[in-house]
Amino acid sequence: MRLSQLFTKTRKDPPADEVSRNAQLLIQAGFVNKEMAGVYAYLPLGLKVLENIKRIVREEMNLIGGQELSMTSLQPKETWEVTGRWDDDVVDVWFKSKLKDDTEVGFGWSHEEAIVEMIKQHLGSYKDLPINVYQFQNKLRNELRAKSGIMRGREFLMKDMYSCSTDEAEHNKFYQSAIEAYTRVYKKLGLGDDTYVTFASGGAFTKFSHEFQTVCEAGEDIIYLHRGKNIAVNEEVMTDENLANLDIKREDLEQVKSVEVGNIFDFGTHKSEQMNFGFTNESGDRQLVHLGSYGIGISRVMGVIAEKFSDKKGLVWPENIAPAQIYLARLGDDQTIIEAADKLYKILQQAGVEVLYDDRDARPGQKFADADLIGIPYRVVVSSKTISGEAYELKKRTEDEIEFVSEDELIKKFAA
RNA sequence: CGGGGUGUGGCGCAGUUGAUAGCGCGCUCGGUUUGGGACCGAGAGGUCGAAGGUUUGAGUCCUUUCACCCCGACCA
Repeated sequence: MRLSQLFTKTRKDPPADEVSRNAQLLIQAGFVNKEMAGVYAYLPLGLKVLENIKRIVREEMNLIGGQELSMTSLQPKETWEVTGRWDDDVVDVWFKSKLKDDTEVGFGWSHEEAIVEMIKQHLGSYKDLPINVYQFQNKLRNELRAKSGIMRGREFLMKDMYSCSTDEAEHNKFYQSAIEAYTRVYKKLGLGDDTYVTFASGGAFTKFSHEFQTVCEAGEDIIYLHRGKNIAVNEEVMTDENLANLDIKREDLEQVKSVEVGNIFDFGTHKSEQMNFGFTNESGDRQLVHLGSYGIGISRVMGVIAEKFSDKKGLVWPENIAPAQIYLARLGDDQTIIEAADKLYKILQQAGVEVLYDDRDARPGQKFADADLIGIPYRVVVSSKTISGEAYELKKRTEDEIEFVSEDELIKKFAA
């Protein structure tokens, strides 16, 4: 991408109406645009990051047998009345509207009921199970108060997966594989060291659910870490009884603020019973489906990463999800420099390297400042110096030292 | 939803006891520049969130309303 053609611009100052670091930086660098409180549009750079996060999640979900699909935002009232969750007193985040003929519809804040209704149409026999499906979907939630930039909005992108198993044993096996897949996801996202499998409230169905909590000062949750066991306990279930069951001593725990970046649930057969979601088993009898639910807040993860990986100069994207690998800065506008930079840009592109090419007629200081603000992992400079020295300048976003590398070395380092 | 705060060119802000709406950044044009957000000159751009009211006269006073931010509550 040539920066001269990118329609978004960076700003010198963060917006005055944002306090959260993630929103300030993402708006300042041109990744997102605020449409209204808690509602953000993703611009070209931001969308790249979002897609990179999705790619990592998708790979892992496919690996454990997930099938991707896409449900709808518009949902019928009847589906939710079955479980009592159409009621605003039960679910207080509904956005609701009406069709022209006064039929009531809701906007999906979750897709649990909808998925069950859909799978019912395709499930008859135990031979059809297990079924594991997932999607990336915008969730719409009428939150009383939006806050923390893209970390808690009224419209946000979520990966939600649902597992349908014949029995508890089959469910547990998948549930365990999901925990492992999630662990790999957060590791690939660069959050591995700070993300803990956390015991949290299981609601009405099971003793615990498992949350994935990332240590982060901007978070809204309080968890207690057990670094030795690499697990954590959510404040909401910190009882002596629970600690005893988990074989954890209170004095070994460390209290931290964190953000819930994922949550997995065992529904048992509770919801299946409510919704009459069953199949015919080997004996020819009707049996209820054992359900599980597995979420990852994709856009929230992006906010957490912006929040955690940044410095005074701007964003610092992990290589796996950065909108580009190289920020190619052309210093000067002599014909020879332009030609050399254009050529390198083309060569890198052909080698499959994602490059953000700063071909603008701007001063060096501005280009360096933007490179830092946008947070591309590596910066390559083409200037009169590099031409006479016959080597390009390479600098890592996280380091101050500059190294000089040849074209071949660049390609070797960055080509996939 | 309770409490507090803020709305003035694209962005960040100033605007006194009510009297022709300003500054910085950004933008356009010309020139000089070019290794950490350049400089000089000339320009463009605003029904002051909205509606109503008081007044000879309202960005400024009054009423209503909307939006945004913060704290709290809420977050199966």
